[in-house]
Amino acid sequence: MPAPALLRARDGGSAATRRAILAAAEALLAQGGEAGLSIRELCARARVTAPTVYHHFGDKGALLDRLVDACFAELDRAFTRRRSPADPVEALRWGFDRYVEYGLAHPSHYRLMFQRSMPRRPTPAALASYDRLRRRVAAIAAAGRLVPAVEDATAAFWSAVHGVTSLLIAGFWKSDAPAVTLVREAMLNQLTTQLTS
Amino acid sequence: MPAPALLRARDGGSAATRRAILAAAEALLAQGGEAGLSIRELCARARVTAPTVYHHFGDKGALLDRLVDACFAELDRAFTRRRSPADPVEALRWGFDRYVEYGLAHPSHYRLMFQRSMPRRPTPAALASYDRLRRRVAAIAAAGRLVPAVEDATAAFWSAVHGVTSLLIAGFWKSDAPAVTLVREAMLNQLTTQLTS
DNA sequence: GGTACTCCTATAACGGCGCTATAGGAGGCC
DNA sequence: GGCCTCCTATAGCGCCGTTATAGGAGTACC
Repeated sequence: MPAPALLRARDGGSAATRRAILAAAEALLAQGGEAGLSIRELCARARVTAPTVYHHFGDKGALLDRLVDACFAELDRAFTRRRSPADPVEALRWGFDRYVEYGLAHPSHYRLMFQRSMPRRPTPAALASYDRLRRRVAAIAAAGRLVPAVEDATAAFWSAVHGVTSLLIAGFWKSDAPAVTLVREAMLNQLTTQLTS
Repeated sequence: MPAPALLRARDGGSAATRRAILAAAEALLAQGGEAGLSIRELCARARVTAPTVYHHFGDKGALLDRLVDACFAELDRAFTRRRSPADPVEALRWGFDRYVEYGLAHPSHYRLMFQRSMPRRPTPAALASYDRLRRRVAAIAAAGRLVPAVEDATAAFWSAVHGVTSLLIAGFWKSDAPAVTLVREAMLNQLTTQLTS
């Protein structure tokens, strides 16, 4: 069946264009934040004209959605690249640090993910990322060491780590400030029980 | 000395213009968020032309700074309007709830205060607001019931309440969700000691 | 081989934005 | 009267996101 191959060849060319656009968008975002990401500058970088961008992504908001999806995938990779501790509580503590680490390493990306100037519904990748955290919390519950309900504990933990990361990125204190540890341990102490065996 | 009076009369007219501009900006912000706040629309509302705005405020960023200052003053009023509990730990818990309350009541304002699309240095009113929280925490330390250092406890507490408020505003969960209480009590338990007398 | 048909991309423009160069009116000071 | 300073308006620049229009390239059928 050569037809699908040819189709794929065409789609491949189109997909390459899409990838070039997304790559240029990512570069502009990393360089100048959301404000520095203009369609016109992006077109110049990707060697593409505006209608091409709009043909592939619809509008700027949808393009940013795709970019945000890529960012969440990268965030997930921060958790899967290295093996997390076996103990579920330790794994949650470890996840807190990886999350903060990602935010500090990619501040412009993090801001786009959570503080879009034009707020949007969460993208699928965002929900998947949230679900990953929920599973980590559920593992603690499965071990009989989670105090509140899984859903509530997940929401509380995420809001705490998000608050820390936001203010770290805003430059309000240094990444090794004791406040970071204070928030992390406060949440772990509140949500989980120590091993009593 | 009639001269000062006349000067004040003139300045009064000018100050009225400033107030009209800020009022129109606040109205537009409340209506359409930061994205809906354009100088041109603002000029139409305030019955003023663009150069007048730039004469009084410099540029849009500085105008928003003044608006943010007014928002922080309003936030402070949320704490001073009602009397806070006498017990310093209870007062901090009470402050947590007032803070979240303000964010939910003025989501567009809160977003402007902490999530400007073009990030800025904290305004004087923002620093004053932070200082107010620090004093609340210091009162706990003065009562011998604060575990960490005042500065660290303040930063940790603020980041926690900011995280909760941000995600509440983003619509991620309902305001009466148990997660809000979980974060609040986690921080209070971590930062303070119970009365042991 | 010719011819419709579908994808993809480019030219050129529209309306709106933040901002400003320039200038003029209104009152205080001599 | 003339001068000077403060405040405001006219008109325009350069940028933005977006799109109406149209043309080129590969596919399918005759």
